[in-house]
Amino acid sequence: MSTKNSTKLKNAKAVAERAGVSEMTVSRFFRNPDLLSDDTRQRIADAVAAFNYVPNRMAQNLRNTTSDICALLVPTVTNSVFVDVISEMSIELEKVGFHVMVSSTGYDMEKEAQLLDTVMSFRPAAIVMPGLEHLPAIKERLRELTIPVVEIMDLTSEPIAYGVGFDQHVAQAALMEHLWSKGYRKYGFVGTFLDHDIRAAKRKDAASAFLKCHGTKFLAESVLDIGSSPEVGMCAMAGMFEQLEHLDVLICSNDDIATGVLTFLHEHGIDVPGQIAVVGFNNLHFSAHLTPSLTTIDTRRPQIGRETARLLVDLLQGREPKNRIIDTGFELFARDSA
Amino acid sequence: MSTKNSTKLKNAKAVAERAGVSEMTVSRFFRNPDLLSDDTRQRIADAVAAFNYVPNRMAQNLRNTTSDICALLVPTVTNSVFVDVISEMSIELEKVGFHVMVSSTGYDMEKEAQLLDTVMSFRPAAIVMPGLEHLPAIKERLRELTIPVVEIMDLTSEPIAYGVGFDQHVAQAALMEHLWSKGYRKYGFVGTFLDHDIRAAKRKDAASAFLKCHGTKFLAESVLDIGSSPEVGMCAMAGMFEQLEHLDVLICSNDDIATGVLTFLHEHGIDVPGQIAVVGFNNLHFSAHLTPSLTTIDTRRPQIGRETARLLVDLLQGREPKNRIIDTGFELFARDSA
DNA sequence: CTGAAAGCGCTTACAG
DNA sequence: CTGAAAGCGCTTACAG
Repeated sequence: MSTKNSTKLKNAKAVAERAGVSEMTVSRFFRNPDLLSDDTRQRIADAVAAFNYVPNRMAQNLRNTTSDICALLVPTVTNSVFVDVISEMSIELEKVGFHVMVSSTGYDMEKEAQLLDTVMSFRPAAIVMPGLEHLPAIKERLRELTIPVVEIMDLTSEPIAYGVGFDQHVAQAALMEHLWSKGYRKYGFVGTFLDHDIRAAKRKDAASAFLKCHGTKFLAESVLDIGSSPEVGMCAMAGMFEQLEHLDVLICSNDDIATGVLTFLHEHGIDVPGQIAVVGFNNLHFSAHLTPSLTTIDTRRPQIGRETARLLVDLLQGREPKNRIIDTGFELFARDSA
Repeated sequence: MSTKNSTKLKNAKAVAERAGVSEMTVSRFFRNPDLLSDDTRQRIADAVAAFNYVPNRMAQNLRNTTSDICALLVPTVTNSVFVDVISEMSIELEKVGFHVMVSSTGYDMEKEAQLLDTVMSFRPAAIVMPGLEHLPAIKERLRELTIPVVEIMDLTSEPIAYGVGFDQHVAQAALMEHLWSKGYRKYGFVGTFLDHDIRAAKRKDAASAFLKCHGTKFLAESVLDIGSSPEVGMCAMAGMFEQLEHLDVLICSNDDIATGVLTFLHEHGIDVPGQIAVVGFNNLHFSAHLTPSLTTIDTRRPQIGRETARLLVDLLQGREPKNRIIDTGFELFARDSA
């Protein structure tokens, strides 16, 4: 593990020497410049500029036993579902001087456990991660942390400490209600990765529960286990080609899968929604621009990011937030595909 | 700025006390467990487990004047152009114990300058950022850094130290060549944000240069200045509706814009590519699934991420890399839209 | 195989 | 308005 590298930027001592003052005074220059005489301040400013000096945050944090890092654990950063949250959250938190450090678990709970060690080694001021399913050992550890833990995306069960997101069950049920009211009765399911993507699995459960309530069930399913992408959607679709004629609507585990499903159906000359309807989940940026435009649930990711940031700012500044749980809701986008 | 928060995780001293050893021995437990007696090792392991102790990386880095953070500056994380790079890079770098810290400049060069201070305060082991246009002051500062600076995405000009990416000019020229060879002669341009997105601006220049060589030029342009998204593409398109009949192909500054352009044309009953052809740039994940599927340039982002990581690992482990500049190339995807 | 001393780069608390 | 001392949590280099 000789993977470390030395970084030799000037330190406060060097700046102090050049400006003819003590280290302490350099420190004051950054935290309380008003306390310095004009002359001193100017000399330090010159030295700082000459060296492009910036105080070492590691040292600051260490000395103050504080941290200005917020750790964010997500399954992946290549899915805009998480990126939209990260982006908004970072913007808000950076305004108040915090830095967001993102780590990806790759939808792997074992890796999540391991990453938690890595993350804690940075002594973050707070931890944000998708709720609410974790290994029991992780859950226990999270519970014992003295820093704020915010679980995002999923409010289906009780958060460890704080939660921001929406209820996957309720959202999927709203989508099902829409389809039922439009007269669709013969449902098929196309999805992937349900063993790892717990939120997708919950949505499928919610859909099944809805159908059961209405005296039916999924008449056909195709579930793969290799991540979400349009291409995987096409593969999954190919796997249930024969059963398509018995269905009038396809529930996809998310918009990525639905995208591939639409492509597959288009390539096979099957009209959507004429012969079969299709719905996704998430409302990605391009979902309105598919042909036909995709009916889906918008999960308000920017709001999740913003509310999480707001919650964290309260917590980190020592204010007790009004609510432990913030439901950011969702919105049904009924477009052309169903 | 009382935005800091204390994190009270146990320290090595507490672990040492519980295990009945010195701090030093705890330190050895993590770096050289073989040096310890079985009994000592076991007692420390128990204490570590009891406290969920993880060494404080800030303190380690400070003591060793090292850093295991790689700083990555990108214009935005909501664009998969950068996310794909980040993702691959992180995976590779984490394998060798480095952590990638991502910061967004929001396509703002002033903010980039400011962010550089923030980033340097973490004393990163290396800096990665999109090349190669920066404020002169930034460029000067980057040049003076003793840590590796890798510029990614764009190899159009000479990098400060190291470069990984492709030549925007060459890639756009290849796209133009394809269109010309297919017989398109009346070109229009639809884009946005060219003052900020320097790479997009370079592509437009390359396209203009190509047309000039062939004795023509853009017969119509619509350029907005509000970021890239399908919706912006639709707006831009609306702005040149009247001129469409004089054109046979539309060059879009990227796939996001092209997506909106396709939607606009579809909504107005204009056939693509029958009445007018459309091309984008980047090959986003859904571009093959638009209707018609989008002809574009794939920019091999995962390769850029992987090669950058490989380069960094060499540099950070003190090996001189074979090449200062790595051209990851590009690939033309000639699909249905042109 | 294990430990006491010193120091990484800062800042707090005290002193003047 | 400015500075000397002490310590945040580690690890290196030395000693035994």
